[in-house]
Amino acid sequence: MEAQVEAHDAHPNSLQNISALLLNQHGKVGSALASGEAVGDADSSGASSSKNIRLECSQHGLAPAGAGQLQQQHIDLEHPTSGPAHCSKYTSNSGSGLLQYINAEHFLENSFKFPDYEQSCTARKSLQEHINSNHMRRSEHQCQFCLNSCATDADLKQHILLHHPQRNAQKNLRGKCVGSCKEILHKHCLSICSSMKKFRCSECDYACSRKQTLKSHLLYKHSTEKPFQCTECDYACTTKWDLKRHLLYKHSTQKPFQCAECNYACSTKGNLNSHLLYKHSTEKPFQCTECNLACTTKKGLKRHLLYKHSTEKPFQCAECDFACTTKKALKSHLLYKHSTEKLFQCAECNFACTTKGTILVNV
DNA sequence: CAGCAGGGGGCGC
DNA sequence: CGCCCCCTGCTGC
Repeated sequence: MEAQVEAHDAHPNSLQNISALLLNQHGKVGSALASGEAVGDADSSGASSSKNIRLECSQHGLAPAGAGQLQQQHIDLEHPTSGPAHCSKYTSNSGSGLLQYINAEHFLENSFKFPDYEQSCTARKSLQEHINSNHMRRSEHQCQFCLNSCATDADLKQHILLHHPQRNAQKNLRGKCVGSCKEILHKHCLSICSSMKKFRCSECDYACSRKQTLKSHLLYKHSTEKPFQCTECDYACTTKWDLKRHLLYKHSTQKPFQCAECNYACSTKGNLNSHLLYKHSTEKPFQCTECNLACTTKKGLKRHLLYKHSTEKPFQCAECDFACTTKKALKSHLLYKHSTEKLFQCAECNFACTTKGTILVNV
């Protein structure tokens, strides 16, 4: 695997680098690849193809150095009784005829093998396809389902929509359709799930399989009514359950959900699950494609991408030229640079400042 | 009712 | 900026 990484880093889209490795590790086949020669290509034909082919004499191994092929001269010198172009089982009047015969009958199966990988191929074209799909760093707009590469993200989406309409969407554990592209997901749901979703919303294109779910959707999305009012605060919501949960979060002192690994306790199972994920999960399935960072949650990865790898700065300060990637950063900037309110007063003296941190530093 | 997704904030480095 | 937690909207069952 180390060899693969080296090749990627050197030149991600270059067969030459991979070939150079093959040269070192796989002898004759690799040398042919490294020199750009076509070794046993199925489409090799005629004198020109014969010239580019490196063949091996059944009795003397590789053809003489410099020739790169089983040359007529070698046959004439070493195997004078064999005829102009000879195989132990076949004699041809032309080099190309012999070549075609050897390609068809004797070329070693699976001669093209990628290092450290079980798959081997019978032709260089197949090996190249294998390398493209499995070992090359994918181009930014390369289709994940075939070898096609697109010029833009829009083209890639269009390609997937046209050629792989069902590939980029699937159901998660809760039966919900998920996919990285909303457009593709929508098409997937229209084509695959529409038959299951009998209840359609009259206000939007939402559809579901249960009447009760549609009722919930109408309440949440198309109603302004919030009949469930909290008696302790201003919170109001659309469902009884949400009010119950609110009371648990906001107004309950009971913490029946105790973490088995530490002292953490909380009022809801959801929070406990979240805690377990952040604090006690060792698995980090969400790997950043730009750096080595791996996250425990999809959310964590999303935030990391925003902080570290996003070049867009949609949050522009209205007071100065400052722009940033997150709303949080802008808020922090406004507080430090443009706020005149000094909410934090030192208990020991008259010093006042905009942030709690400043107080602590000065103390 | 459970769970997912996501916004927001505190805290420490 | 990463980690962690709180909280809520919304969906599926």
